[in-house]
Amino acid sequence: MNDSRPIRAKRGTNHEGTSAHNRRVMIDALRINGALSRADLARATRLTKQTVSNIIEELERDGLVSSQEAVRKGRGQPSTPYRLVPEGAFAVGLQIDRHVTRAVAVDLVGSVLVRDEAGLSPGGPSQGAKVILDLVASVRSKLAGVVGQSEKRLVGLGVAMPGPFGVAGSGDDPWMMEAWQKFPLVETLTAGTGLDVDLQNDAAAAATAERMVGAAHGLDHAVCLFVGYGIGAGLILNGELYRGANGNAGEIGMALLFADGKSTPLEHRASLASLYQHLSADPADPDLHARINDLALSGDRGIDAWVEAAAVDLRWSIHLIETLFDPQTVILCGSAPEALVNKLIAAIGPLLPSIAERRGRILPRLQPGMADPWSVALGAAAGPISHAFDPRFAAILKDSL
Amino acid sequence: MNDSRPIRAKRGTNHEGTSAHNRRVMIDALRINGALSRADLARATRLTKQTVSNIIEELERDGLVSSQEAVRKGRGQPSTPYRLVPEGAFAVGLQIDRHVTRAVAVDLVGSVLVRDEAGLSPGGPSQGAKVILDLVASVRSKLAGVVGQSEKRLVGLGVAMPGPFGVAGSGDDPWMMEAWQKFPLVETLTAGTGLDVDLQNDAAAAATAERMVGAAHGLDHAVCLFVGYGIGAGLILNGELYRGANGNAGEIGMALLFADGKSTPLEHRASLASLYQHLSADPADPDLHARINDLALSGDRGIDAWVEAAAVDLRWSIHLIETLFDPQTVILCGSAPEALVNKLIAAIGPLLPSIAERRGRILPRLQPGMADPWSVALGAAAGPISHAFDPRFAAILKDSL
DNA sequence: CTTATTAAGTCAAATGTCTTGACTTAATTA
DNA sequence: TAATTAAGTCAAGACATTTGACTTAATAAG
Repeated sequence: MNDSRPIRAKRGTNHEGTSAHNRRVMIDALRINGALSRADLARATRLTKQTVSNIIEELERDGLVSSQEAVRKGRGQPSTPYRLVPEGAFAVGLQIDRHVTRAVAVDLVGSVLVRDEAGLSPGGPSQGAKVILDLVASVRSKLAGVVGQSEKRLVGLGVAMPGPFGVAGSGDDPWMMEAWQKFPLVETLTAGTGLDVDLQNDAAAAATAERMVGAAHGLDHAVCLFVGYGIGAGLILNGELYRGANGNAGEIGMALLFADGKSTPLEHRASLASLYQHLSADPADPDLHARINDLALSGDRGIDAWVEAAAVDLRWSIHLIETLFDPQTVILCGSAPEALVNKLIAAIGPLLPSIAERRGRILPRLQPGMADPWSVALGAAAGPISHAFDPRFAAILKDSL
Repeated sequence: MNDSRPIRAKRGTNHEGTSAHNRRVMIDALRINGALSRADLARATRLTKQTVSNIIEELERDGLVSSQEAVRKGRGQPSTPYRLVPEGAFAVGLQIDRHVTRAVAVDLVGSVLVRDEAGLSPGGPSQGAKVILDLVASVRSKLAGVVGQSEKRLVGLGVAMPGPFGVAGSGDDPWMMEAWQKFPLVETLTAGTGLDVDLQNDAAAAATAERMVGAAHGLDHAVCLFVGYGIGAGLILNGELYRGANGNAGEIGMALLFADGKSTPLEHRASLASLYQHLSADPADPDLHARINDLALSGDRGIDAWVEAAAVDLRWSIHLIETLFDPQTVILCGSAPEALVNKLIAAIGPLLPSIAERRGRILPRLQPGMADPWSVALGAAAGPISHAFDPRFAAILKDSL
């Protein structure tokens, strides 16, 4: 009956795929350009005026776009610009970190409407899952308080946590949150919330956030170097987040550096974890963030020494990212205190020579991105929004989620 | 009239895009699985039997697929498998190297039908262009001799040459083929041949070849580490060659390594160029390839020393590729003599620990790929074939070339 | 002030591609 | 010999985009 080997093939598409894509293209165009008339959209997407009119009408019925006042610009009938309706969709984002978990609710344009956090006691995932589910429930009810009907327009739950995922662990590496790696988190959250759950590592989440509302807005090729408790790269390639074969692409923190005859992962040299170790600080201390900001501002010797050393590794990381990914720009972001990020950026320059030194370059090679403890949770929430509304190859194909 | 800033948007799609994609999906499925019945194709692509029938009929009319003898496999009407017709399409591939240029003609399934080469005297691009155009013309006429009607089915001219492209040059770096970088090669070849011209760097071409007929066949996430006169990585991400924002993604040869207090590009340490320098050999010597193969086989001390040193850098390169791209597998390929490649692979193992060490891994982390002086030209030719027949996001969209 | 021109947007019919459901064909199994 | 299973076809239907003519509403020109 069944032939020996399974048949491997890509999926076909049909009318639904076509119109789904065209709807996404409209939303994307409005997101990038702000507000556009039907005629503008038709020209930009190469679709006909009539098609655009049909789709816009449908999007308006669905509450995703709305018209603005007509504008007169020269001869001809005035055009009616359309814009995205922020309340058209919502998503909840969740950052699971070592000691805390943060949740936000965002709208279609990426504005944060609700934020809340909870401590993660060392009870491990099974206890932690309860805390997390309560936190999500709390954010959902607060969101409902801010905007009615939000539940109907909730497109999913995005989760960000440190990677890598599914790797044969070294057994006792405290940097890897081993217990969480083995826990069936996505299944638990799906069952516990009834929402579609989208998991990414925190660097990817940071990149997703930068693409929706930050420095990567409208860019199709950008890499976010994320410096948090760990370090990683979030990859925007061809206009989509690139995850790799197993969701671990960009885990640059695992890259081994050779110096002084031994090899060390980048993560042990240039990350907040390494800074905490350098300062003998307790990562669980809730005031640590503020204190490090103050220390950075006051020119603390310990901080400066770490910054100098980390800058060398970051400079090289950026060089490597430019060399391998050839992005339009590299964005330095993180959950580090702002003053520290500023010091880092100052210390990183000048950049190493690379293929990024092109004639006619427009964007800077390195740009600062968000450095806010909440940016990862925001990026987590941006995941489901992007999944639901951004133009993606997979979204055209049949049977794609 | 014109609004201030141009509107940026992705393109929409329509019926033509749909059917173009579905045709490509069929061809792709046949390429990967060998031969499939209409019912198999319908199941694999999630399209209906009827749609598949219509498309197969059309592909058969176009001479791209043909039916095989019906096979009985259990109850029910016997199925009629369809396969790709090799003579359904052809492409010419061109490798432009420092001292020679090679051209091949391949068919739809990637078989090389004609090969020819010519020396590139140091006269520079303007003289070289004439040699190249003559070579292409020669290959085309030989192809016409082998198969009639080939010109009608010629989908394009693929060109591979060392990158990077468009980078603000260091002025006098002999490794960069500076003069060729400035020459309007694509325009000249388009005008001189009347064909669509597709340019990629040689590592990308090697990856394209591996994907069509080599170790990356059917894989959606694979990286080819190409060791030739230079060194580079060809990236297959999400089933397509990834080129980066400027066509320079994967140029790992430009990566700077720090050791002994100074920085050196990887290309100066692990490439045939570095080997030639190590051996004080003349790269222009036509017998060099064979001689190095012999030296490698005979256990030459100089070769072995270079292999040991290069293996360290290659081991690290593979580690870095695994860490940043998270591919299903890494393929080591090149235009190096086979005996040398074998030595290198032996010397590279064991690999460094990385996120590629997963539970339930199926493919090996490192696989040997093609190591044939003609593989780059083959990959160059595979470019237009892939462009014309592989499922690609861009091919669905309107006005896409 | 009137008319021509330009551009946005709508209407209704046509087109193209996939889908649906019934049907035919041809094998194996009971 | 009849029932079952599966491949493949036929004809009608569904759906989204396209086409071309038309309406609306502004500015520019005479």
